[in-house]
Amino acid sequence: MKAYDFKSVEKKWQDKWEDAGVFHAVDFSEKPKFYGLVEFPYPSGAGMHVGHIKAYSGLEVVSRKRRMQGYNVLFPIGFDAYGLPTENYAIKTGMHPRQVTDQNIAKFSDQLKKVGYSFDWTRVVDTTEEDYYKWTQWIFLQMFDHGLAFRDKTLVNYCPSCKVVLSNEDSQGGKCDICHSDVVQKSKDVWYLRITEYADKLLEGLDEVDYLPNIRTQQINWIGKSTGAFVNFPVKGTDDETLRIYTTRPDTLFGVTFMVMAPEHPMIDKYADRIGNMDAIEAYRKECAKKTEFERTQLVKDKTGVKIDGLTAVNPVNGKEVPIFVADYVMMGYGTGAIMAVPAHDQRDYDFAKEFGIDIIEVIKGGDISKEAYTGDGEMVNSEFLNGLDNKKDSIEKMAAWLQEKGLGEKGVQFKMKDWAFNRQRYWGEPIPIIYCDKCGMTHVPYDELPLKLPKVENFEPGTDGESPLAKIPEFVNCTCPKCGGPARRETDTMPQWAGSSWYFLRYIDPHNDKALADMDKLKYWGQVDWYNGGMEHVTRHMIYSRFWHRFLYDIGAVPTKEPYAKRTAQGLILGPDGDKMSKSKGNVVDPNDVVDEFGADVLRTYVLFMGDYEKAAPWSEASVKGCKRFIDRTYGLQDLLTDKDATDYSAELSSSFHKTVKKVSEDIEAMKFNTAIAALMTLINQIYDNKAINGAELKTFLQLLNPFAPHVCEEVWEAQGWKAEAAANGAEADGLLALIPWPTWDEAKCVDETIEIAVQVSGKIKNRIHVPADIDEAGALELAKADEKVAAALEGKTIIKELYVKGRLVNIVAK
RNA sequence: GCCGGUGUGGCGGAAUUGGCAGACGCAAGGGACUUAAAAUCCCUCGCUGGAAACAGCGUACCGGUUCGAGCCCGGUCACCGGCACCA
Repeated sequence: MKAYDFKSVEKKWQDKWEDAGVFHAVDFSEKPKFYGLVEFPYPSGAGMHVGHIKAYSGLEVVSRKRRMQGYNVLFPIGFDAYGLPTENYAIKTGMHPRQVTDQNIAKFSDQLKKVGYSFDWTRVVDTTEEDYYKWTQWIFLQMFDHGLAFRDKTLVNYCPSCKVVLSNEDSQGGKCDICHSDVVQKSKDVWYLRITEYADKLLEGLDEVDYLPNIRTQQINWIGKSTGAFVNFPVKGTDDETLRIYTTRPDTLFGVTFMVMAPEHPMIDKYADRIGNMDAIEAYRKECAKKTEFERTQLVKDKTGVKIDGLTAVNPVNGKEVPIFVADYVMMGYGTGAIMAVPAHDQRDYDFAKEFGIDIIEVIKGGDISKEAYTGDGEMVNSEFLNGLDNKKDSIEKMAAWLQEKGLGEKGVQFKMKDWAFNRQRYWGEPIPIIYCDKCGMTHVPYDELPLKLPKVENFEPGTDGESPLAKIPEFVNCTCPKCGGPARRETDTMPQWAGSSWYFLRYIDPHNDKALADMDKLKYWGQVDWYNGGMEHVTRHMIYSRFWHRFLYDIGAVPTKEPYAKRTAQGLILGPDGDKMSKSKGNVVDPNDVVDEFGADVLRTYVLFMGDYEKAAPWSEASVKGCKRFIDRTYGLQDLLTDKDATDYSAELSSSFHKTVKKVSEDIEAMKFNTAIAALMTLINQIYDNKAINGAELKTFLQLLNPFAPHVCEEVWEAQGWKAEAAANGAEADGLLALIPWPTWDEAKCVDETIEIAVQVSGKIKNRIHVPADIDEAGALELAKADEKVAAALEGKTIIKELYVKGRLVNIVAK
């Protein structure tokens, strides 16, 4: 047999699959459906990364297996092409982002096809195409019309000299990265999507989907729901003002010894003229505004703040007057921006109280508050009507009820998740189709005029004034108001990178529809994504965003299911050969193209799945790639061992091995244990080579099992043996291509050997291994075990206390 | 600090979830073929002692439960990921 020439063979089969259209999903097919989804790539200039290969190869194997099992499979691909890297590359090279994107998509498509993935290339989506982003804009406007998209002022890092908004990274040490002048916190108008309104729905939805536990936990933590109470503290020195706070610990209300407001709290400005030390407070606020998030978290231990002169709070439960402080350990963005401080039972309040010499009153027994705050549970003390109660069991409820009854507060819920800041001052994104009219106010582009096209211009560099590049294009900015027909201006910011990817899985179902984002009957046919695989880095971004959009679309009747993804898994990273994360700067990046050129697509696909546990990170090893290369070559070489080509059943020598391997590979693929599935096939091929013969029935099964992993070599051998023609003659689909030949089945009864080897222990220590009939019973096994020489020697002179037989595994004789 | 995860040969990793630790692959060493190299094939390969049969030890560390623990329980250490003054 000639050596296996993967180069010509792989290309040949990729062309044949495409010509036969074997991977095209069929709408409304009678077969059961399977929708497998992988995260579509951002088509960067660097081309594909081996990480993409690992991410895609997992569901590729599942999808190929499903087709062989008779499913109508939708396994699509597309491109998430809006984004900053493309725009920056375009600015650097003088090319247009459109041109860069088209080039990169062509490159990615070519690379993906060379790996032989069974994507349905007739359903490709590109988020930057007009007939795609038309619907991204449509969804945004639906949210706008339902009050979920809104503008609000918020605090951002701002350089007054450069007139730009800066990220935290660009304003370290409170200095502008560009001009080194002091950065201030400034409130600025920003577009938000009201994702917080969906926080509970996103949380509840997790109960009806099958996500890996760590994915589920991360989402729950990200949403960060807490239950507690809002309490209103009357403020002395004001006109009937109350300071509203949120607490998860209403049980500790009797322990309040001071209050804290965030530096940005509005009450400070409202009563500025009654505050005796406003200068000191202003100075403190300025200090805080200069601090970056980074500095704030670095200084966790050192509590700072200023006491407000002239305002005090009254604890509503006991009428006690307590001081109010301004301190930056309280954030404006969570709860009400003010807290009640209970130093005895909160470490942060404790640190602050120690710093400022404030009283610490214990209300829960169990700790030593002279040393640190006690955050555990216990019996209530110093708490009047709560005394003697268990804080957790009774007093939280009792206090909440009491507050409610007296009208001093009420139960409440808070989330860590914030609303989604949705606009970017950049060119390469979906234009936000909002119009500002002096007469009519804020309105939007009519639905039937979508898409609002991104103007094709030469100059798309961002301005120095923090304005979007689109603001510099009068033909874009100036428009007529759709309501009154008068002159109006367009919103010039664009949507963030995460917009287009929040609904792309719906577009695959009906990619060319110009009446709706997708046809409802097709949406109902395909239903949820059955299995979605991607990276952990998207669990708290893309996964949250897209679940939010999908749930909104469900609520307005645009999609038939609440949750988009029935099942979500994640692959582990591929590290560089040095064990570090792959990065250009470290020079440890492996290019999948090089691997395809040198070893072939089958080897690449097999290796990324064989290299380790699919869900864990593993370093790349060139040497190990060669091991997979040998395996593929040996598969091709099986033809030399073919003896009884027309055999219809497995040979006696290999029968149980084949049944066992069919079972193992079938089950392991479902459990994403690709590494052990491949190992089982390697074990089997070693056994075949030892046996020096394989019959036709066995070779067929071997090729079927390996096909999802290494489809090119399998199709090639299948065809070379003439089974393609044979299958076609028997009416098999798509001209007898292995890709659609039915998946093999196994017979549980034939998975067992006639004799098995079991271990014999004496008092838990292995003494020998004996061969026994597979169907032996306990008495028989014990008898044979005791008859063994070594075992008998070990038992010599001892009394047997206990005898155990674990079926098919071992015998343990406990003796003294 | 909080949440989640991991720790097994020289390396990547297996181990039917309490039942023969180290499957499979790599690397290494020895041999065959070859003028030679590559490729291929055969043998060895957890550690210690021994020529060998064999014996002892061994799944991060300490302890426990059990006839039996990589797996379960209690404690400790290390590393990775996420969140982080969230009241």
